[in-house]
Amino acid sequence: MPPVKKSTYHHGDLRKTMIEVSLDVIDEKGVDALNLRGLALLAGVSSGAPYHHFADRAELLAAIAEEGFELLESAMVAEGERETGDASVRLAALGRAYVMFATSHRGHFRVMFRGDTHSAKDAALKNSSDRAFQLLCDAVENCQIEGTAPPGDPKPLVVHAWSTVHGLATLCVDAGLSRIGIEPEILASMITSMTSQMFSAMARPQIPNTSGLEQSGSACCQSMPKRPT
Amino acid sequence: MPPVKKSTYHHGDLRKTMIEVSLDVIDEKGVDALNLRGLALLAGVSSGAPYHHFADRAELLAAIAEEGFELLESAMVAEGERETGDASVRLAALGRAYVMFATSHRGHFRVMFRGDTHSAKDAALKNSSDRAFQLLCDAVENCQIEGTAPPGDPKPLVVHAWSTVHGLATLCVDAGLSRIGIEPEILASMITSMTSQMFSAMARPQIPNTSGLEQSGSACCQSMPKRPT
DNA sequence: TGTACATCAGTGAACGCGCGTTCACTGATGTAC
DNA sequence: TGTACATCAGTGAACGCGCGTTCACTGATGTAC
Repeated sequence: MPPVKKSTYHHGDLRKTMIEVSLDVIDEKGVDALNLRGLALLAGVSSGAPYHHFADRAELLAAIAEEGFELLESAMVAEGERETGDASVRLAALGRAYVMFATSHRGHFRVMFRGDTHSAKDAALKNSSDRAFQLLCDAVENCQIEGTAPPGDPKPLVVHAWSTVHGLATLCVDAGLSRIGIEPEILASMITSMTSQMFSAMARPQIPNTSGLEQSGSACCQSMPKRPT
Repeated sequence: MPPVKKSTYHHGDLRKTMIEVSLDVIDEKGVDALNLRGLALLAGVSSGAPYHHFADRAELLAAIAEEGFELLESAMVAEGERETGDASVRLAALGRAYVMFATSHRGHFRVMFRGDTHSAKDAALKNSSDRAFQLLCDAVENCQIEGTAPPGDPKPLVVHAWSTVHGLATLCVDAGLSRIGIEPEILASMITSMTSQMFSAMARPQIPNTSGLEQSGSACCQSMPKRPT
């Protein structure tokens, strides 16, 4: 085996490198600045090379999003498993993982929640996002079973939980927080305490009594994707 | 005065029309689909005409964002003034206005919170967004004065409030909610109840005791823009 | 162990479209006199 | 009230770059024999 040679004809793992380089560019200049020619140049290959790995630009974006959802799922699973207590504590851990993921994977997060990333055709991307989302649904329903979340249609609760962490994550990623002088150093402790507070507030039983949604009577998370058994 | 003539040489108010047409395109195809040539065609003028009103594409986007922040401010002021009770009730009204604005002005909202819209040069845009943001800061501080929000650094409270409504607004606008079967018809009542619950939960005095932020001791909203007096 | 061959993953030149932007020119409108 | 002129806001042709994408070709690698 020869020593690591920088300039071999074959790249090694161009697919992986393209994604890495893309994330760098997104971090620095945003998703709009992504272009395959420029990325190929950064990856050290010619402009045609990426087409052996991605059919087109959209497929690269979809691959980044898919990887992101898989990383998010892993992070949520790992953080949830660290909490062995109440289901509500576990739910807060998922929320914490969500926000922490967004801040530590800004490039992924931006692509994942970009409207035009998700084409109806891409089943793999849909599956990966469904799995991550299902973790949240399950955690909310477990809170209901455990009695730490109000019974009934879990949809409003899921929306509440998701929008809470998604808003914080979005503001963190888009630097919306810098304008009010939030230092990155204090962000971590802030995320932890805020997600816990938000979710514990959500779990208070008085919520459904004022939600105005009981009368909808729809089935429990009927449209939620289910994990394969 | 001749009857309204469809094809006069002078358009009338091309600037306004360009913005309107842009919002239609954003609604249908997203911000990425905006291009000045196509917009000019839709507005019924030649491709060079818009340049008498906007120096370039970025200036058009900035104009849309600025108009959006002005509309948002108006909506928040109007909704806040309808509530004459507690400061905390007024804060919830602002949150409701924020989410309702996002759902009824999707195009504006998308441009307003797009990372690349805000260039440091555009003072008018910065002013309009600062004013809207200041409404939220003032409302939070009024809750503190009134005693319905915990004392101390208001920053975490402002972040909490903002991220809550921003997350819900983002999910509404990006159709993230459709995947869990939230019907548009029930969204309105949901927004009202959720923002109220979220903000009343936020205002509970136990929050700062667990926020892990007291020790930061930073000045109250020191970086927040102040309204001109 | 060497040779032939298939296959994979590169190169780099080229094509061509879309679109931002410019520019000389022109029709409409307002105003001074 | 008409005329001259300035100015504003259009036209539409053209320029040119950026970039997605293609394609014939080629170097590297793996495998059968």
